Amino acid sequence: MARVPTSKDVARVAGVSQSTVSYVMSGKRPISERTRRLVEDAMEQLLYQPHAGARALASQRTNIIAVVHPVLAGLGVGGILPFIDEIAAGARARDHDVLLVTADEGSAGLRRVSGRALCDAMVVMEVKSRDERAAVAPSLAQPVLFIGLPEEALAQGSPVHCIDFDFEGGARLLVRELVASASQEVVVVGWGPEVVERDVNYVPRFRRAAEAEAAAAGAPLRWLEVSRDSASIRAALDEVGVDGPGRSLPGLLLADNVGETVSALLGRGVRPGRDLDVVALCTDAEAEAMPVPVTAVSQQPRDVSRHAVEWLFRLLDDPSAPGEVRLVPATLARRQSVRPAP
Amino acid sequence: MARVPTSKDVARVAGVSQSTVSYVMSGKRPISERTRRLVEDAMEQLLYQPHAGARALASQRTNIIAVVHPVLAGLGVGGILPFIDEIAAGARARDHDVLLVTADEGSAGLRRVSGRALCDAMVVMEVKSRDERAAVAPSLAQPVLFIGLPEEALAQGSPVHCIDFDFEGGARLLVRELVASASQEVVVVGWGPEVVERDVNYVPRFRRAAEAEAAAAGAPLRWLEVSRDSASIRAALDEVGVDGPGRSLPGLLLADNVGETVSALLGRGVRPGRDLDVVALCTDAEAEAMPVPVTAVSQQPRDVSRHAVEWLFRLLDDPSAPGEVRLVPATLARRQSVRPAP
DNA sequence: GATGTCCGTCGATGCGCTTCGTCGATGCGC
DNA sequence: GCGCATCGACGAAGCGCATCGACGGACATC
Repeated sequence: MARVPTSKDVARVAGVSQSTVSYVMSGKRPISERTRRLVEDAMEQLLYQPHAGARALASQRTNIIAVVHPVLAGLGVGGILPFIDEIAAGARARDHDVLLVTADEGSAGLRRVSGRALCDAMVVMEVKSRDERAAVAPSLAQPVLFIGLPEEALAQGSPVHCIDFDFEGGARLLVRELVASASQEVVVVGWGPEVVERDVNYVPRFRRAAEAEAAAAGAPLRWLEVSRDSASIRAALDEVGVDGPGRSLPGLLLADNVGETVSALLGRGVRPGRDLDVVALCTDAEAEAMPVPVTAVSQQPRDVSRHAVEWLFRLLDDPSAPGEVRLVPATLARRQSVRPAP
Repeated sequence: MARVPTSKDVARVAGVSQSTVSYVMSGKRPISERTRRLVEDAMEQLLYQPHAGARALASQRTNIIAVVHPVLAGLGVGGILPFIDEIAAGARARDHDVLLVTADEGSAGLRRVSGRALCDAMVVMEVKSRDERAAVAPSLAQPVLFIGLPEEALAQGSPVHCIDFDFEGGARLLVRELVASASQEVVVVGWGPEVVERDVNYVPRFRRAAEAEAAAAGAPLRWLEVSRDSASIRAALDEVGVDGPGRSLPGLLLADNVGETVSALLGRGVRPGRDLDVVALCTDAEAEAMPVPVTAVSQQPRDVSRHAVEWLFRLLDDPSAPGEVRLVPATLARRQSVRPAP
């Protein structure tokens, strides 16, 4: 069996020393054009690939980014795949790989991955409001970036780095859109108890902002926790009296179950944009794929991830940067689910 | 700044040699109870964690499983998160971690991850019918397991290891269920062109088996390619004349867009299980969350993944095992979307 | 009490790479 | 023509761990 070639083999074939091979790869010292050519030819000929473990051992750099992802993925907003996908792409573009860590290990997972030197930096997804990991992160040797806002991060001078979509701003935009139309009342079809119980940080953030905005506008707001099955959705619509066109219907803010709820409305003969106003928090693709395209705020997972990766690599260069919270601004895309203002 | 403790530090604190520390961790040589205690106490005191890179270098084992996942995840059946999730869980249960490799690197990605010794084994997801990666896999130093069946795997004596859900069997069960009911004709709401173009291997497998089964039963079968937006779904229903209850309606086999299509049917006043027969390929959770619970075959991503991980670790012990194709059997769960046989 | 066996521990070596100090060769100024 | 700076390449020393051979002591055997 042919041995895997090492940099020593490359050096021998190229007729140079092994350290020269290393400098060709890293570019950390000047190499003459002639030598570089020799070495690169030898690499190609041998199909050389540097050994990641050896490199990590010698250089203290793994070229790996760890991503801590929720276990019961699929609950919550939109799904986490676009996040991961975008992070992976950003990492690869910078010659890094992605290590997936499941969140069920909790803060012990962070300690493990950090202590074993499995990565150079970490991204933690689906942060909880009270998240033990936020307390552990600053003590680790690698920079950690949270997607979401744990309580710890809100204190002045907190060393935690956080980024997230501006759920507060999104909530305000959506409520404002409803009250600006004919809606006298706002009903939020919110996340189900199974999501709320998980203490996902953006649920209360969204809720508080929505309620504050409604209060400021003098519009009553009802918040419903609706699970992901059609029975719950039907029950919710019954509860707020959306059982057919006719009487004055409340404005609906769909924070979750967007597609299902719109279908349920149409099934009752109630048409968004004609019989009532509907706005949603969802991706643009979802909003446009519906029978009635829905006026919506997109939480833009890809934008958040892209920004996150960029920031993370900056933190790698300057690990001592102070804690900071960054929000990706919300924008509203108007479609056909809201009636023109009276 | 406190240095990260090494096994040498542990040895010093415990008053033993460094090799003894190593043997305590690996258990590859007998250690007295007393010494083990000393070493474990020292580890705890120092919060010692072995350096993954160093370990990989010395032992030729990374304790990492690479998962190659599709880029445009979310297309296709059900989503790939349950797969990844389950693989990650299985890997962690065996003290391994998961490295995420995006499929857009193609076979070069396999070569890179293999050659750099970034993992001990690999799982490749969303295999194409003609998949260059199947040809590369056998030449790698690490075992590779495909989830899905590339053409190469079907040849006698192929060295490729494959596992997948039995889409053929599932297709047969679903078609049989429809023809056993009152349905004179079968209409398949299949994957949209954007999925078909990606040459995902299970689409033709499912289709061929469905067509063969229908032919055997003497029932005409129409196959529609339907995209993931409500306009396409409506167009498809129009095309096959499902515009309201009344005349004799075909049996519907929903291979994709299950929820949306059922909603669309109800919106037209057509009720599965009353006005026509509907069966679907989807998860049990989806099938049950619908307004009318749907008789369905679940592709059981978690079963497939669990089996895959188990097999993969067996391959790690015996890398010379011959190529093999394994299918996870399909089962049909009857619900309320099919009328009783006449 | 001498011999043999086995158990538990130690020291040394090497995995493949990065990096630091060094040194020869080359080109320049005077 | 000589000295000096500069560029480019080299050699050696680790990085932290696993592993192999060796070895010392405890115990049993005759």
